[in-house]
Amino acid sequence: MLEKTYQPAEIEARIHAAWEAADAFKAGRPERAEAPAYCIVIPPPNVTGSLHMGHALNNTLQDVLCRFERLRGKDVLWQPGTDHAGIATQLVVSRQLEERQVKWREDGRDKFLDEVWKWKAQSGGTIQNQLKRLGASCDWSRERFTMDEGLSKAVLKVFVELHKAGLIYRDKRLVNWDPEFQSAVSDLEVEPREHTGSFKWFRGQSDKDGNAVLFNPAALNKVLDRDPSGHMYTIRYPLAGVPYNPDDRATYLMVGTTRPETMLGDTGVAIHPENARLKHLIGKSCHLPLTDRVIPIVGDEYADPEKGTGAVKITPAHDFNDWEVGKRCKLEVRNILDATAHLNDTVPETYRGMDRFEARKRIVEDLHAIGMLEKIEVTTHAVPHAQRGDAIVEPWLTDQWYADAATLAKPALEAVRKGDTRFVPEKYANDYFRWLENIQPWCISRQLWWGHQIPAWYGPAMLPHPGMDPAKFVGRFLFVALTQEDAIREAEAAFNSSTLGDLGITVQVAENQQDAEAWNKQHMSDQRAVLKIYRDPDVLDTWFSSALWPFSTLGWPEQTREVERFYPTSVLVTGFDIIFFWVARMMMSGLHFMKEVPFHDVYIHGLVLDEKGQKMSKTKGNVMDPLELIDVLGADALRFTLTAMTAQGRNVRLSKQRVEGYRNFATKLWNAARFAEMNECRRVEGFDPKSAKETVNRWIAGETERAAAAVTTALEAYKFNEASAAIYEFVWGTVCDWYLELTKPILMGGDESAKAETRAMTAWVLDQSLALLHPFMPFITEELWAKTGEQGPARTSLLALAEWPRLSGLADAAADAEIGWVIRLISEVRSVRSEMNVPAGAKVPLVLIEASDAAKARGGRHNDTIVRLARLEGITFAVSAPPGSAQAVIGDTTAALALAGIIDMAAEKARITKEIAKVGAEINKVTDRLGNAQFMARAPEEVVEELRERQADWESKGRRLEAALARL
RNA sequence: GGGUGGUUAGCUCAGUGGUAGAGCGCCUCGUUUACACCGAGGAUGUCGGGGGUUCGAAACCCUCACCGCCCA
Repeated sequence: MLEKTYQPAEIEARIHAAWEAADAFKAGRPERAEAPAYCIVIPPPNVTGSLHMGHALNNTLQDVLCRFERLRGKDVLWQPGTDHAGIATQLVVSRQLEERQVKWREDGRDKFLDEVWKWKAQSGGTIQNQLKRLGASCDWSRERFTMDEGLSKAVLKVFVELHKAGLIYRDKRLVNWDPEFQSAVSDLEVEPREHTGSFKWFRGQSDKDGNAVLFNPAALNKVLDRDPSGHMYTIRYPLAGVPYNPDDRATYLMVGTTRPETMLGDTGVAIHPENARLKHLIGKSCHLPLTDRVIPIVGDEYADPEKGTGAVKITPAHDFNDWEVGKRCKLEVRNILDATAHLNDTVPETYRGMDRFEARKRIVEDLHAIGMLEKIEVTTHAVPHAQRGDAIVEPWLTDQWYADAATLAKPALEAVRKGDTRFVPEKYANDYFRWLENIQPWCISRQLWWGHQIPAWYGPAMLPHPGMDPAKFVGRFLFVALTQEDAIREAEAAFNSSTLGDLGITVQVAENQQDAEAWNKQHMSDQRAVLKIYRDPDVLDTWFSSALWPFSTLGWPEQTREVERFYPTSVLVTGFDIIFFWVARMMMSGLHFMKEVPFHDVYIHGLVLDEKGQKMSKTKGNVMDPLELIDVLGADALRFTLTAMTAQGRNVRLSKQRVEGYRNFATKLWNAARFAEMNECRRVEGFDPKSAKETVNRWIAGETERAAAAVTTALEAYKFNEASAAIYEFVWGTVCDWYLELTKPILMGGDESAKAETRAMTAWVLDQSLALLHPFMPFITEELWAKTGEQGPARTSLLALAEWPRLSGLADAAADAEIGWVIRLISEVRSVRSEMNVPAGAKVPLVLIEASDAAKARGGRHNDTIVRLARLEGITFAVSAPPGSAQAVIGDTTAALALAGIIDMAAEKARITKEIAKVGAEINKVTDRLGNAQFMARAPEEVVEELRERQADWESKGRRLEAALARL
């Protein structure tokens, strides 16, 4: 006997163990060898992460699809795994070490990496277990990690081959530099955030009494200590060759900046060529204050005459726009910062070694001291912050590795244009196009320690390597190879093939650049020299390895059975924030190396927000923990909530109340099964729903077919909300509310064959419901599948591996009409009783007035059911209503509740009058349209026909109501 | 500034040209032999404003307002 309520906590772990024991989620099950393949690769979560609501949504949707397709008989591979998440993981571990006062940078790379692996061993695996609690039906035996040996091999191969093809190269460009990490970060990992300052001052400022307001550097410093950004500083640059006169506007230029310290890297001032006021200065030059430098004034359209002073200081090494201006105007590039954003040796001695924000304060103070500070205004401007770690990012000039994204993007664009890969919802394709069409070279190197180290070795600076583009890399030999041994071989071949003939050079590998250079300097001219090369210390962007995920996890570069069978994958399920980071890059690498798209569909879902529509964040404290909800309400309830709320292109606003509602749904199903159990509704071997004789059974068979079709169609179209609504409405609204109630008289009656048929049908309907609901609520359905399998024919498999309902030919129009009539009759009677305040317990005689033979037959056939559900004393037939009756109209039947003395006749009159008015309004609406010549001429025939039927129905109802009123 | 999504019941949201819907909440009634995590019944809408297309618009077009997101 089932318990009275469903207790998810007691069941979930046991069910999960049963799935694992049966290898239910394993791809390549022998009995499905001939079945079509279906594959999803999981968006790999951070190996040391833990499950948040976004993961819960993302993985629930994937699981719904995988379970659906598994039930449909496909050979499903849901490929799980985790990502090493370079920046995030290194940040966590380095912060842990810093808390313990460990100077990890000094202790060196190997020791640090030991710590990271330790952390991975300790906290890795957490999220996998959490995904299992959610019910994720991944093939856990195939779990992969981006730093696994196999996946690392794939990364190296891809790097070496792309380099060989000229699609990876080294270049010197501006990057977003995180001075805390001391690494380049991607544009996509930079978050512009608005800052607004609070300090104001201008030259010649006076207070309300007319006294001069002195510039107060201490006050400014205090403001800047809180936030170094948020001010616009206007600075005077005196013109060269003209004696500076502070009172003569013609002897200096004014420029504005929010980062005054960058002036030390200025190499020009730009003015718009059509700036009437200032264009005469183009070609002249000016003094750069605080330095002894004179910098040119150039003409460039970047300087908007309408904005600020019309003149713009240009710092090519520290601003992306200025970099472009510098290139156009051939300005010098002066890098003034070191890797930690301290000023370097290119600046005047006073400022050397100063932190950028200290320098900002000092420079403002010094500019004021020499009379070159014009004003300080409060402004709001976007400051680039690192998404991970929050440091303010600096545009910085460095040598990095780049992938030629523009070239790789071409096939990726074409594939989506052709429809080889399809975005769902389609609108996301536009974002994809826009981004790929304007794509910049992809900076793939990171100055981190945790990640795939770049397989490039540098030799001494001697001769340019043949075949190497000198513009791309000057000064050192470069060897890109799969292994160190290959690199050594290549280096020896290169050194010994110089124009000097075979020099007998032997090559070894040094620990680092310093060692190699020191050694080579000393031994360069040795006879039969031993020279040293060293490996590039940088690692690859994490997304470089993620880009290979759809084939590296399947075993590539080996030509495995899985690559053969499961590539291209069926669908990728992810959030829109990841289209550029990941989807686009998988498309590029997939097409380049596999010559086929990595997936046919890309389903993009929304974010999970809190009930107020706010993003969940730890700082806001509005985070809902999926595991807590699972503990209290069950994984099934959480999953159903997430799918029910996933409408295409919309975010999910999650509230606990909603989850509770679906927990209730689980209990409802549980109790339906309990009811079936109590009534001995056992499954019958070979039961064919088509064979049912009882009208109510023929009706529910048709309803089941409709529900199965609705769920199937919705899931095929990724309409998760529609699919879950269809099964919810079927289980609760159709089966529980009506079918189980309508059949109670049969189950309790004496007609043994009807009883047997109804029992078998109930068990069958329940079985179909379990299968249809399984993708959404795997635990409770699997549990009930087992419980209901204890009797009747033995189950041949777990529900997870059972068959999806494929129903046809079960619809029966006559049964639908008859049961529809019964349901409407019961509903009408209940409604009238309630409105007329008939006591709920009172059994009332029902009289059907002037009933047709068909209605009489129906009333007779379903007498027990109607009596029971409408709480009647009995059903009789008459030509006219007994006096003092309340009446209702159901189609062509008028039902009278003979309640003389119980009901208030005035109230009944009022009720029917109101009803007549309502019907009258409907009749008018329909009649007006039918009377409209334009409508009649132009509307399609079926619409007109339908309207005519509606008109007839309403008119008939109106006449019956009028008659009922007349009888009162 | 450019792009893009939204505005429908008290709340959260479905609804792609033909009778305005769901869940929750609310009100009334009810422990009738699965379920009070329940059952029965009920109330609630100028579908953001304006204009247009159409026989017909919540839906299509234009425009305005407000809110959100992405990009610069």
